[in-house]
Amino acid sequence: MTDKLTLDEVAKRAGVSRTTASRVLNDGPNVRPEVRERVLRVIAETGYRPHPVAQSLASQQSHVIGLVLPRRTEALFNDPYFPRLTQGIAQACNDHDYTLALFMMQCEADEQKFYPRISRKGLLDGIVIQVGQIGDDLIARLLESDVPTVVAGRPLNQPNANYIDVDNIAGAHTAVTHLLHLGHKRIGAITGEMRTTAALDRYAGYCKALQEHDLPVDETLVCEGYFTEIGGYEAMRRLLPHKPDAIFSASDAMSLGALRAIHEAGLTVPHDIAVVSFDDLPPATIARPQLTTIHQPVHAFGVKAVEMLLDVIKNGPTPPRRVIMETELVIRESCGSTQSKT
Amino acid sequence: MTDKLTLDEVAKRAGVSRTTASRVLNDGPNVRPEVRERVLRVIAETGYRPHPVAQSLASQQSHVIGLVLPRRTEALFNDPYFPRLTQGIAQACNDHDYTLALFMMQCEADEQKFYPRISRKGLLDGIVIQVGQIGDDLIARLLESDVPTVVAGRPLNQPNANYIDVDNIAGAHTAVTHLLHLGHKRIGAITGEMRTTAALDRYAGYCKALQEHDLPVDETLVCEGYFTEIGGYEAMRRLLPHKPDAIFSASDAMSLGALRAIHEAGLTVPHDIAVVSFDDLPPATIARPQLTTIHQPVHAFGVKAVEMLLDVIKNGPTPPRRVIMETELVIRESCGSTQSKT
DNA sequence: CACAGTTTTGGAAGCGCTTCCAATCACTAC
DNA sequence: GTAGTGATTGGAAGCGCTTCCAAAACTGTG
Repeated sequence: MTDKLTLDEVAKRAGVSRTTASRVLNDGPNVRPEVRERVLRVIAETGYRPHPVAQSLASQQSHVIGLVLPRRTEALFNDPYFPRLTQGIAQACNDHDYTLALFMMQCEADEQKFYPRISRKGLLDGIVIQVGQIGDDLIARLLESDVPTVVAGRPLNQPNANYIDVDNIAGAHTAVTHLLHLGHKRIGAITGEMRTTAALDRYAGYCKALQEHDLPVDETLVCEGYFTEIGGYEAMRRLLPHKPDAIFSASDAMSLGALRAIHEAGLTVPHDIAVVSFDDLPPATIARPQLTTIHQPVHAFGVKAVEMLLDVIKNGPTPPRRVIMETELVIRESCGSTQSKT
Repeated sequence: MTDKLTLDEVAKRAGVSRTTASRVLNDGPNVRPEVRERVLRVIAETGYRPHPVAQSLASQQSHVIGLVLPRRTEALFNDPYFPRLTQGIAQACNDHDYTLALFMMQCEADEQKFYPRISRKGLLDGIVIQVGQIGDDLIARLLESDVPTVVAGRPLNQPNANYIDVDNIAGAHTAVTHLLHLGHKRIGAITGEMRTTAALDRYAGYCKALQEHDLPVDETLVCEGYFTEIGGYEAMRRLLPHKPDAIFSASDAMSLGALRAIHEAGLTVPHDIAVVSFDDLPPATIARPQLTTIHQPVHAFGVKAVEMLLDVIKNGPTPPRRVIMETELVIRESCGSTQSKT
């Protein structure tokens, strides 16, 4: 017991070679049942546990994957989205016996510092990286390295990237179509930062729905927010003078702000202005009125991202994987309808 | 270039031994400047980066620390507190060139699975663990293992634990004293789960302030919530019939719910009921009226936790470290006073 | 009972690095 | 010119595991 407890020691006590002990440890074949039994007993008795780092070095895989959140995303950690996503990813890691390493870049310096560490094969078996703003080249650089990578969210101009995303266009389209079916004509949009593909895609879905109903996209009814409560509030204040009769807001957090601005203006939702949102995270049910919103399966999204990554790790990067997850309209109170019209 | 790029290879190209190359890599002493220069050039030219796992194995330290969030805490990931804390911890890790591994337990099974992995020296150089509910024995077990550990939050009955906490008692005391100075007599409390030391301590501060003003603690004015918006809402609904003229709510998220319940009852804040909160996270400024609240330095808390841990790693566990961080009353609108009375 | 074929086993070579220690070297002081 | 000093260097032994490969021990067959 006083000796360092290594596999050698276990093997010695069980009267076998280290090789055999290793086989038992890894459920390898070609070990006589009674021998396996004996080794197992020694392991149990001594409480031996293998040294994970030694295993990593010898087997050339660490069983660790990294979650990389580019800078600026971190500001969004206020949004319940990232915590939820992280939870899904963590869960999947547990379930598959992987350890999760978290890389939150807070500034450019972090990025410089991280890149060597994560792109070097060894520490990480693979990476899930959240898309950041358009123009970030971290993803591109990562894809050049030989570390298996899955992008969460649609990256721009990365034909070979493995990525997973929700169907933002379809989701926004459904949301706005719902408003149109309810008879709204002057539908405004609070878009979220246009430097993200999520905002762009949701905006595209908004435009598509309007066009299908032969309505023009009125630029004065479109306002960019910052995916936060304040962002939604400020955007809504700028939109109010243009008298929209409905609003499509690209995130629940922004919707909260929008509601606040609307109430401050003495108007009520959904009577004066209907609101349809995107996310279906806790703010949606906390808001008064509760938000009709596009549900996106954030937790499942995280789980799936990890599973994709493990697939890439196991079976190589070709062909590139694409997964688009469906969203769903959840009818609550902020549109005045309690029945889906689609 | 086609060869695997190891330190051996670098050494060979620079015409030195691997030992010397290693010295250069680690800024070791006793290398002639010109030799160092030469090795450095080869490293730059080849883009060599050391294999972190090999370094860990040889040096017996991984430069990885773990953040452990016990189960049930994960439910609180909706609260902005944990994301913020995580951010602080991540930041500090970056700054000190440590990698952060995240262990979020979602169920008991996770706990069983994690324990062997994290308590085994090797993967982790140390652990920051968030206190969970009273009765969780994970912390106790972890403290028995020889992995350096710092507890975030006050653990119960762990005399030797290194821990860091905010001064919850003093904070709550300040909050309630503020209400008392404003002339309130029937001050209610929404406490948060009493199975956490944070809730217990804040409640203790509440009681202490009342007692100092010779007021009894009226049990009908105290209600346990769940540290969420809904929790605060429900607690407030139960409190309203007892006609409090002020409320001390143990978290901003709960305060949001309390405000909602108060407004639904047709009362206004601060006119009919004053509210003082705890946390000073984003909900505090989003709320209408904005919350007068006890600011706790969450980010700095995370940073400090990591720094304590690094200290323990470096200098050993004795003597046990204790850090209590100060809180601060932030006066906003929900108490009717725009001036501090303390 | 010998032989080919299959399991089971252990020796030994790594994985890529750190670090102890002894050897070498360049000086200074005598 | 030589012993003594400290700075520099490299050989070699690990760190604790996996895995290749050859040897040993079985199995069944003719």
